[in-house]
Amino acid sequence: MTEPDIQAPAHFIRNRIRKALDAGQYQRVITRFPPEPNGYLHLGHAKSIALNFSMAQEFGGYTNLRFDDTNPAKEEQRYIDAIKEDVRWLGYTWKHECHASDYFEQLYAWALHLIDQGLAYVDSQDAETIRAQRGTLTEPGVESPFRHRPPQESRDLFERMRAGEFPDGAHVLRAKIDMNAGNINLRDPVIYRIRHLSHPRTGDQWCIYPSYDYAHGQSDAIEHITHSLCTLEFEDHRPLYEWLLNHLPVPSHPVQIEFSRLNLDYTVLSKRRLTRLVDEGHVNGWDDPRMPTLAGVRRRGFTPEAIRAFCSEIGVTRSDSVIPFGVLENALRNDLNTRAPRTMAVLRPLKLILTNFPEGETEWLDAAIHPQRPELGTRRVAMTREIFIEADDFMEEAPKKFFRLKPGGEVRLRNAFIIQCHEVIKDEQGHVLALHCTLDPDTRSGRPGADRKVKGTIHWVSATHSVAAEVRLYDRLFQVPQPDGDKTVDFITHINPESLVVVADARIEPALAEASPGEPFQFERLGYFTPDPDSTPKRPVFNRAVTLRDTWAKLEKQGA
RNA sequence: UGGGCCGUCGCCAAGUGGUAAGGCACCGGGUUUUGAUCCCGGCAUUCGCAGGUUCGAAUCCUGCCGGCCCAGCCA
Repeated sequence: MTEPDIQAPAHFIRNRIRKALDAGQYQRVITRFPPEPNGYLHLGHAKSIALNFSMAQEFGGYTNLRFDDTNPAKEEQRYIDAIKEDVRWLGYTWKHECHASDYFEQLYAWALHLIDQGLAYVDSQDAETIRAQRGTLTEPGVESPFRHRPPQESRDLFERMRAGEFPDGAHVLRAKIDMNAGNINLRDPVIYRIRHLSHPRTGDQWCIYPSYDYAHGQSDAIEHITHSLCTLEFEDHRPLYEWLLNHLPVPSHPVQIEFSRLNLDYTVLSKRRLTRLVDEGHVNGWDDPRMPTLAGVRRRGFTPEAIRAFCSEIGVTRSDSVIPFGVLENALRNDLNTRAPRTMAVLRPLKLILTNFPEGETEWLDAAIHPQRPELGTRRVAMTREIFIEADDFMEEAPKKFFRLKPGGEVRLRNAFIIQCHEVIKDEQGHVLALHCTLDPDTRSGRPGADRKVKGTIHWVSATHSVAAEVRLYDRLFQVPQPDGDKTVDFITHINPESLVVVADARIEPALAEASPGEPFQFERLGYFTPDPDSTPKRPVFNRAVTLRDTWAKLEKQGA
């Protein structure tokens, strides 16, 4: 994609860049999207991706995809692969694929530089001691006894750390800044630690690894990133980011700008929690359609266009916010309404026999693929004596505002005839088994009599010319707006037990069986659906991405 | 009681001294063979609160109040 999706709304980062650009501070914008490959990308990342790529596109630059792979304890190649797939799917093309690990040699050389300048030292205390010396939020830290170790000694130790002479935790390299700083990140932060671990990319080449704080800014500088956009929690790290750039002979000096992260209600957007959902089996993997991961929403039937529009709609600010999940759903409806082919599917079939329709015959009707876009053409729909309608569309004792089928009542069959219900067939328990109706042949779609008005229109499929399908209905994964709002309650307890409802015996138009995963369809009056990867022509499986807006359901709810 | 940040309509969010954009939600009405879509209309005398500066403030100053982040050899 090359053009911004919608006219770009103003936000502080765009304004700030434009101002600096106008002032001639730089000519183009180079950004980076820097995920750690320790999990799958989620909607929060989408916000960051959209921001980073759109700023670069808008201001004549480009964006690098950079893996922040400084902690081999957590990172895996499969995540790297998944992340690339997700960014591509979202519709963005990065200029260079980079890895912090590509810079390990340079970062190491710069660490030596800091040591030689007396700006870093090897601390030989254990983690607990260092933690205790860091002080608290209100008390300053105390200096390590190794803080004034001669640079030569630190250099020697650091070189031997790299050479693998020490076990994990024996020593760390610390920046020498200020143990009294109010900002705890400046109290001699650890910038290298020993980890005898194999790295997904560098293998066993290294046994010391730089910290995020040490690697990130320098990586930005190496890539000549102009704007390092990140979320608010890194704000306190900016002084450290600056300190390192100012004390190292880096080739450029990027600026870090923070924005607030995305929060959605009824879900969680933190890799830690998403990882738990997967690891503990509360969902069926990272791409479970209930997950707010890009892989999950993709499988569910969300489109990249809708997600990009959503990211644009919610804006970019520094204030904490929680976006209703419905805003995302709405972005999907807006996108799919304009282009999803229409089709009829019955989720909970109720047999309906048209007593005045000849047995064994089929009448072919034309139905619009998209009522608002006639240029998309029509499809053929089979009408037979026995059809299925949605069980919800019939009520034996209906309230006056119920516009669908009731005994003696009339309703229009979508794309077909007006029918009237004459008899309700029940079993001994009183369950409705079938309906006997007659159709009014003059009201066939396209005929003059078709303009006769009835209050309701319902969808249907032929009993013989439809195929069985499994349909998976998804609802919010959590029952409360802020599952992680109360720190004393495990968010897992808020999982919605009905977040997935499987309908095993739905009926769909036959052509649907051939559709591919990701192809969007509107099941008229029901919502937007797409085939799941589990789907086969013999056993079609559809996921419901989102329902249609349902004013009737809302009225019912209000009445109840 | 340390450091950093945020507070404009129910939810987002423009606005940076000149008299409150827009979206979502919501409420009315119209069109409709999807109770969908679409269309029309309504929806902050007020910008966390209190003072102050000014002809004039959401925008500047002061003081409060409320919320978020930080004490990983995670990112």
